Amino acid sequence: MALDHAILVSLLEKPGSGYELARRFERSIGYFWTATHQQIYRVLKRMEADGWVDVRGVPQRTRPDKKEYSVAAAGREALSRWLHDPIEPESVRHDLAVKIRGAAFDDPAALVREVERHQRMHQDRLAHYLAGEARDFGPPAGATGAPGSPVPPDPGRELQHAVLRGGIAYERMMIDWLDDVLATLHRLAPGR
Amino acid sequence: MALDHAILVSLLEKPGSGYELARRFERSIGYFWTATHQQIYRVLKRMEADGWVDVRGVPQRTRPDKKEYSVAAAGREALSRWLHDPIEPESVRHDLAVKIRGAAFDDPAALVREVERHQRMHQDRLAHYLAGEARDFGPPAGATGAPGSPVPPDPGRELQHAVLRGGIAYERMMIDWLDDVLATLHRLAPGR
DNA sequence: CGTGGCATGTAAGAGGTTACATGATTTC
DNA sequence: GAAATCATGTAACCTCTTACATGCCACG
Repeated sequence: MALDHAILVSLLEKPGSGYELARRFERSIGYFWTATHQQIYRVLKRMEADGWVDVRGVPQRTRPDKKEYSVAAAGREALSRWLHDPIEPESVRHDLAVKIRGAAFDDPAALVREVERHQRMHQDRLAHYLAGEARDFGPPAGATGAPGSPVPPDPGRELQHAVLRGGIAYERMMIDWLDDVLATLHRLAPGR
Repeated sequence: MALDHAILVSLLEKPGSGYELARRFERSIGYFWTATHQQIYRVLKRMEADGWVDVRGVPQRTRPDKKEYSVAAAGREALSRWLHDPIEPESVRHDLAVKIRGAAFDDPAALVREVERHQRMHQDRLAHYLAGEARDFGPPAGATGAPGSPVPPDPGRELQHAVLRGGIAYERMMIDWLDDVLATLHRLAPGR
């Protein structure tokens, strides 16, 4: 149900077309929410009908025309209401954990490859996040900036960084845990 | 799509009724997969029709009769096929992260209470997991067992423990990250 | 002249949530 | 006598995924 609100937040950060939103959901927003373009177009159409977003046709020379969406007053209010509503912590769905428990009834050694594959994907994502952090949130510490010129903090930027740090912490935790799982699997099937 | 397989794994660990499965999904299996009784009954019926599970009516004295499900050969094969199929890492859905980024366009201070509430829920879950670990997987280390009597490792038990350790690592990571988020929010709205 | 990116959609089907429904027994 | 637990289900609705569909432009 929060796809609506995720789109509103993204449009507040920067107005854009359905296509652009879909690309953002593959990147930064995808760290904590996924959506395909089909979902996004459907929700945009509904929110437009409800007056939550405004549309503006943008003709383009070399590329197909697009519709630029921005958040209307009603959308801002809807977002604000949702922000003040308590939400339940999200339900978890870890296919890999099902597989790990299932391995007891199959070949544990065969799972090693799959776990290693997942670990590699998490390592890739971690590298991607860290690169994004370095790019968007500047030099990590002890920077070469002139002392005595503190940059005024931008709340949006700070909060985006905090969310990204969550993604980084998640990937690190997963990599460590999968190390643990691999060690357990090797203990159970030492002949490898 | 993995609900089928999660149910098969659970039934392999121990046969039981739809009601019992629903309770397990509130507890141990719920660490990595959630399902309501409605979903479970629907899937059990379908798997029974497909010959993946066997049913046995169990009359009970003081309580309503129940149907005890167990995994049939075809179900075991289906599970094995799925275990050998590579799967994609699960897509993430973090409502709270949407809220955190949305707070830039609303009152960041108002989010503090919500984040604290979530942190408390994660602390409760962590305590619950740790209690379960102590109960089911024995004394943590340096136990009082007689030396020289190594217990033969039970693969199912070891793998269940590994999955539980993943849940514990996840909750610890979330608690730490929410500390980070709270510090960021306080930095942005110091008048609190 | 084919591949990939930009840009928007429809439709079918699977999966998940919420509400409704029943009925016995045990516990407070 | 009310509430909680055991036990099973139906129905409606919403959401999400997957496949299909179109068309232009840029690049090699």
